[in-house]
Amino acid sequence: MLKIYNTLSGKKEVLEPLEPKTIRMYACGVTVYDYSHLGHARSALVFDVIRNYLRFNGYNVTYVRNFTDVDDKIIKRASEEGKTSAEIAEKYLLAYQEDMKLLGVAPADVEPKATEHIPDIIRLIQILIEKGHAYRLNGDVYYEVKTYPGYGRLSKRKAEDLLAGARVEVDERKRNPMDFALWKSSKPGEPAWDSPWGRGRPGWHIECSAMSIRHLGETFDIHGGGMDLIFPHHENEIAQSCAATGKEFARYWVHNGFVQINQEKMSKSLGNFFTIREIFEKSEWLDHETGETLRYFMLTTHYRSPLDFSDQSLQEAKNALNGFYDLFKRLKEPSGKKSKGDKPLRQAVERLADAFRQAMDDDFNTPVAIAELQKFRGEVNRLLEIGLSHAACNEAREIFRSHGWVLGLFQLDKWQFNPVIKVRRAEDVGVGLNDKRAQVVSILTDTDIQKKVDERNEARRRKDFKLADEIRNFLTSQDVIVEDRPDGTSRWKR
RNA sequence: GGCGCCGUACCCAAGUGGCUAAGGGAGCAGUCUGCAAAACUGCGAUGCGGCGGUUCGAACCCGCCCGGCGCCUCCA
Repeated sequence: MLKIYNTLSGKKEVLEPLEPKTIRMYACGVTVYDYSHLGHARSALVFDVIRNYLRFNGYNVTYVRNFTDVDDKIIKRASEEGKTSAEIAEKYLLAYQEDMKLLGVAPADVEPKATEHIPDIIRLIQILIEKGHAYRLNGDVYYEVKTYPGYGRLSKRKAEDLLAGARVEVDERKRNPMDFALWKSSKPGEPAWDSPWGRGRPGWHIECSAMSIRHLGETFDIHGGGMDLIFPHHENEIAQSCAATGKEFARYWVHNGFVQINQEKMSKSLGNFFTIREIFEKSEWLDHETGETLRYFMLTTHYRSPLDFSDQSLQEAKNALNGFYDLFKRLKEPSGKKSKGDKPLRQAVERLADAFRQAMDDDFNTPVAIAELQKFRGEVNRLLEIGLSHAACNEAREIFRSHGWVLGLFQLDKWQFNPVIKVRRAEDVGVGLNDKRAQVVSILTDTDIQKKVDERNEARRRKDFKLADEIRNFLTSQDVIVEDRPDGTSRWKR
């Protein structure tokens, strides 16, 4: 029984989809006016994992994540850079998609853009005007908050409180300071579309209502985003959508916590933010390993809690992950004839599967899910000492892969263990030659290394430990770690 | 001013009324090893910011206090 925390009720609720075995979910994406930072990464990751887990449970999921590609910030950026709004939006939209790829976040099923839904938006505004929830003010259209009694339901605010705290410069022409723009008339040079109220562009909130209704229907299951969107964005979406359709809008509201630096919210004004690409550029690891490490790090904190980012915590995540990939390496090695561990493994697998599901069923408790995978790692390592058949080894690896899939972990075949990448031959490690970190500092190939390792083991057989140590030291200097097995053979990794 | 969140070992982090307070990282000791690495084993909070209260029983509920943070304005 999957329970999910609903901001609307402030409680964990059993997820009961509108249609059996079907989930329609919408997550607020980004406004494409700059490179995305870790906060965006976290949000994308949270909903990626939710989507995966729902699919893991056999739900047929339709996931929509939008792009806000018309907005004041984009216009500002465009004028600063001497480009058009469309060019700015296009540039950062592509950058976002690249970043998501690095993080291993799969695209949503539908990734609509605001600018492609102008007719939907206009239609929705028209309905709101007809129903008396919106009013025109010259070329602008405003939503009249007081016409919607449920306003404040999501953010648990009262209209009076909002008024008291209003620090914004209030547009005197509005009937009420809380009223927000549905349609903004445009100044020359700004992106604009024809509408019954003159040329202009949509306000921020209305686009999400229009796009979610278009792609998921008037009522759908899950709607999410960062905590900061609760007010006013999602509150406004509810007001618009419910007023327009007369129906319930999203049924479960899911909000992820912030990424912080030194206990403080990561934000541009504080200047303490990291862009996703910055993290990857600075990283000493290969991209796909940095991506997995970032995911592991982020998922070891519950999605609703604040998450403090630091280089140290990222390194800790990498170390933790190394343990898994060390095991995966062992699981691939030829096992003897022993299979004493096979039977206990089956029990361990069942335990893991149950515990994993239980953790994820409890409001997507990924930290516990990962802890369970860690326990399972220990068990498999222990059983490996007793002896596991080849088939059992494969099964164990498969269990890691299938459960890890939900979290986007354990999908890689190879793992780079060394803290500093000194790529000898780019093709050896699977890095593109144009990767700026692929500096060729040595030309040791896999076969070169294997030859050295064989040579060393030959020396060990002769008890020539001096030579053996020399060879190992040489390999260590090339960032190759050699580990001897009990049978006189060795495994190596770099 | 209004609404809300957090404070668990050296670090990260689950647990939110009742078995020995998960798990990881780091550290130390041991087994194994020619040595190492990996793996395994053991050690590590008599206590969960502080003080009261409720209860047979609280890290978990209530109150107050201390410390930190977020939203109320664009923000994942």
